[in-house]
Amino acid sequence: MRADAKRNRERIVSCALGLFVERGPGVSMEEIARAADLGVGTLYRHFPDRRALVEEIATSSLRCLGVEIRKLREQELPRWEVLTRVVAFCAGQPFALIKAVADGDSMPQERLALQNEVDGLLRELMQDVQGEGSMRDDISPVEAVEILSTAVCRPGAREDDAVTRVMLDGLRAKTSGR
Amino acid sequence: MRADAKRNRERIVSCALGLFVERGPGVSMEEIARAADLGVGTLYRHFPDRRALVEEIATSSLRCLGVEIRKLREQELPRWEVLTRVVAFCAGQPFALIKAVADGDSMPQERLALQNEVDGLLRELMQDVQGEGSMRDDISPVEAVEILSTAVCRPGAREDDAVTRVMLDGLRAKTSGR
Amino acid sequence: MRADAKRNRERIVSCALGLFVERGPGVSMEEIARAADLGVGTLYRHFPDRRALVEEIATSSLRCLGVEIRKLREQELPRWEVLTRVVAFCAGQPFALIKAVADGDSMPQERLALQNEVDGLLRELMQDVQGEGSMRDDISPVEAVEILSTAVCRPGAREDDAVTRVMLDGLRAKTSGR
Amino acid sequence: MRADAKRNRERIVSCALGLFVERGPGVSMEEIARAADLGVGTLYRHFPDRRALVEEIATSSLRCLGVEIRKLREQELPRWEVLTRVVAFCAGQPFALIKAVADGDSMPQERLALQNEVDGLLRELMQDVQGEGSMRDDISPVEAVEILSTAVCRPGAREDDAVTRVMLDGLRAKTSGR
DNA sequence: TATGAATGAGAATTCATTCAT
DNA sequence: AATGAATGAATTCTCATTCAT
Repeated sequence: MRADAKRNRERIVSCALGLFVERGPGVSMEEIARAADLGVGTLYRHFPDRRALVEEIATSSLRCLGVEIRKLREQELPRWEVLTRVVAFCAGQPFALIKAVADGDSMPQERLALQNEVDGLLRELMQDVQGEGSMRDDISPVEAVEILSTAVCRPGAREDDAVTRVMLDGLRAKTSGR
Repeated sequence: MRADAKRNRERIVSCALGLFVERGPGVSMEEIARAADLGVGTLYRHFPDRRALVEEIATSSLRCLGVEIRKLREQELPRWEVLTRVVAFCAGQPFALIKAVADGDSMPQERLALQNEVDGLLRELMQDVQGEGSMRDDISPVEAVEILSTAVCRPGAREDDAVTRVMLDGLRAKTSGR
Repeated sequence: MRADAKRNRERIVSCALGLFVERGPGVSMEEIARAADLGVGTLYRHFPDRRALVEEIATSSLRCLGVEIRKLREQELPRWEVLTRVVAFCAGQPFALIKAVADGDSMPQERLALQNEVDGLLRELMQDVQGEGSMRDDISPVEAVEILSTAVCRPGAREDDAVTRVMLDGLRAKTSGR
Repeated sequence: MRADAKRNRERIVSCALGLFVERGPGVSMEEIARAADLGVGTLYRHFPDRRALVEEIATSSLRCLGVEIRKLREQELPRWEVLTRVVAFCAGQPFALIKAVADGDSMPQERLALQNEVDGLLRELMQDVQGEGSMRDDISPVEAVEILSTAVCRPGAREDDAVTRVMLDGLRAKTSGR
């Protein structure tokens, strides 16, 4: 029964995310439940209210991103390459949507913590990239994070689209060539 | 009373825009009316429904942008400079919000036309910039438009913030130096 | 200026009646004003509220009917013939609509008086018809009035349509032949 | 809970019909819900909008009438007697109201079909009655239907009131006596 | 525990009526 | 006196959330 419940919970989260991506943040709880092939009641058993569901989606995305960054930075690669792969990972995630859905709510504790953690990881990475000399240094790590999140938080962002490429090029140290 | 009515209409539009900027697209008609210090009825006299109000905001923004682009391109300036100023103008406008608010509605005729017109103006400008040799040429004008709209359609976009600067740098022809 | 005002008032009444006939009792005051080519304000100058306008329409119709009945009964005709002509007159008036529009409001003094007066006239006529022997006498004058008003208060009532004819036949004294 | 829901649905329909009969077609959804001792939401769960509720009332009435006609015509009775009983049945139903409430809406498919079916049944019955020689034959079956529906679609119609009796008498073949 | 029916506060919209010009 | 802009109460409808089964 525990397994069942867990599977239900996961189905809810993934269906909700899917619907949000497809149809925007206005999807109703009823629709989410239907998509997960469950009654609303079950949905509410797993998530006390809409905000909790949205929160789960947002935090689990952040968690994944954190894991990914940690994994990539362990590898023996130029830091610029690591950065590139982080960007590629992000471009494949619907962060734009997640942001839109979760916005307006003043961030709750857990998400704030995660957010800070991921921001920290990214800032460190940026510092390392600058340390390596492959990123221009008239941009602070914090700004660099903002830039990349702009590139990556667009509806149909892809790692190899013009926007992402130009952003990365703009960040690249002049001496590195293009 | 014609003057009064016009003033009211303008107050509605600017209050609505303000509220949308401050609190997102979910603001209720009642709140907009209250902010404009008018009854809901008056709001509905000026705009038959919510969509019409949103439409007015979106199209009038597009119209202003069109006017601005035309004005700037008449001037005797390097095209890159013109581009820079267009970006500066856009960064001061809440296009992000306008996009968010007006999205989802299948664009009505007038807005579509305006959109196309402005897109055309921007594409032409991009071509001229490339013709002048100041923008890299492995990016199509259409992509360049997308890039700049990404830079500029962010909540607190400013012409001189890091995101905008990096985007422009990324677009700049290698030979132009940074 | 008196002439003008009178003309306006009449135009309002006739336009209102026209719209009610065409589109039912739900027509708005604004529409009525527009149809009469006047502002709502003017409409309200003539009629303090919607009910007053409706009342005017209803009472003026009743008044006309009263006049018509009095006129017809003066003539040297068999009473059955008079009855027939009254029915013909009514069938040409939108009494069905007038009833529908004015319903729900507990009848105000003036209309009540008129209603009673017309009812009285009709009852007298019925008695005369029965006195003449041309109408069956197992029906009371009051019932006869109800019957004829049923025949005549239908959306597209005409004096020579099947419903009206059958009603009259049903009222006719057996001995009169059909 | 299926049973409960069904009971609620029925309560809604009957309360709505009751209110429409009592107070006319203007009754609000809120009032209907209150009368059924339910929240508006429940009302809307059962009927997606006002029109759907009205439609249910209208079609279910038509359906009952259809069933009744079929039942009566199976019986070994003079056709005139069948007609009389159909009229009696109708006089007990608030068809006048149903008509008023459902009018204006361009009839949807289902109701149109039912309407045609019932009209067909009535026309056949009229033909049979004429075949039997008990109804005058200078009136077409279609007209006869209109006549009876006039008799029966009045606010307080009763099978034995003067209007109904006179209508039937008017329809009766001369030779049948009264 | 899962279900989906019920709830009701809140959003959009309409329209009779008032009022400034 | 005429106009039509402004008002806001009332109405329809939606959807997050609760609760009986």
